[in-house]
Amino acid sequence: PKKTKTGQYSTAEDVLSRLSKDHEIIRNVLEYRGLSKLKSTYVDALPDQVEESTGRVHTDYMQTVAATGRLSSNNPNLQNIPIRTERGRQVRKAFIPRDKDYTLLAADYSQIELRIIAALSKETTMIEAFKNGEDIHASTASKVFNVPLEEVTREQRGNAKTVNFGIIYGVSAFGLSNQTDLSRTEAKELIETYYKTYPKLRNYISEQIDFARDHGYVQTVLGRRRYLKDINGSNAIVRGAAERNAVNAPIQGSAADIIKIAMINIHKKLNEGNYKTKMLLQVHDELVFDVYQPELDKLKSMIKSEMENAYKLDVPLDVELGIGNNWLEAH
DNA sequence: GACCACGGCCAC
DNA sequence: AAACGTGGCCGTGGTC
Repeated sequence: PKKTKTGQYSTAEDVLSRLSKDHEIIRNVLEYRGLSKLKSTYVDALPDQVEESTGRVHTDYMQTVAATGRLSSNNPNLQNIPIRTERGRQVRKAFIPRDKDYTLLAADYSQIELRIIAALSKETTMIEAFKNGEDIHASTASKVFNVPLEEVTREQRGNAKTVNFGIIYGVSAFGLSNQTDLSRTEAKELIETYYKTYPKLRNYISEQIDFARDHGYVQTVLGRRRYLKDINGSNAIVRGAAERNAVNAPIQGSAADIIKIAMINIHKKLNEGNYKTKMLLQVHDELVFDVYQPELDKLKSMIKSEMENAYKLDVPLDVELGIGNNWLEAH
């Protein structure tokens, strides 16, 4: 059985999930874990952190913690509010506008990291898919599984999605097979086919690693550096991790650069226009606003435009807007 | 009571 | 042999 780094038997979710079909108690344990996570981290903790003077929770954003240039959020962390499970979504519903004259607006970059890797690698097949407004995961599935777009199955799209994300993180055949229903061999073949579909992606990844070996760092579109002291190390495991950092950091960090530019420009416009609307939250590829209703129409287009045009790439950036009486509805 | 390591798990 | 990036918070078990 799988062990943790200290030699204990792992009871991590992915391990227990594989056992859950055999034993009812495993399902019960997972159910209990899910509920107690939500209760302890959110339902019990957040009300305790409401600021007396404002009646709201106020996070602190840290600018110099994440190695890639992302913000981080603490006390409380408002960048990890649940959304994936139905019960988790009930927590997100608790985030509401200031009063009835206001509404929440959530503005999300669509697939920003994949767009960045497409642009930086100059992978024309992927760039074209984005230019044509295609569903990138379905489009990828159609190409790697060699079927017409309209015949892509759910499973094929899901596997293509996993690879698209995995590429950004430096996934291996082992990791991909663990995360999908694919065997090791199938996973290896899928990754090979993926790189045949998007050949310049493989070149780009090699070039990033070579650059890091030569210079000791990699950088984002704005020149933010991440130094990688282990990139030429003798320990293959540590070196492998540094190589994945060399690929991931410019992607994740460039996305952080871009949304920060958008935030600065939007903040400036909200100030100069004397708007009542406030920018509340940043969640890596999303901005959340408490919008004064009479300002909504004007600000929707301003925010979308500022975000989509914050930084020019050879790939269009796309921002999706959502409006609601709570943060869940706004998504 | 403060701090720590660990295992686990929430988000993007 | 290891095996997918970036964070923060929780409870447990432990030390000081």
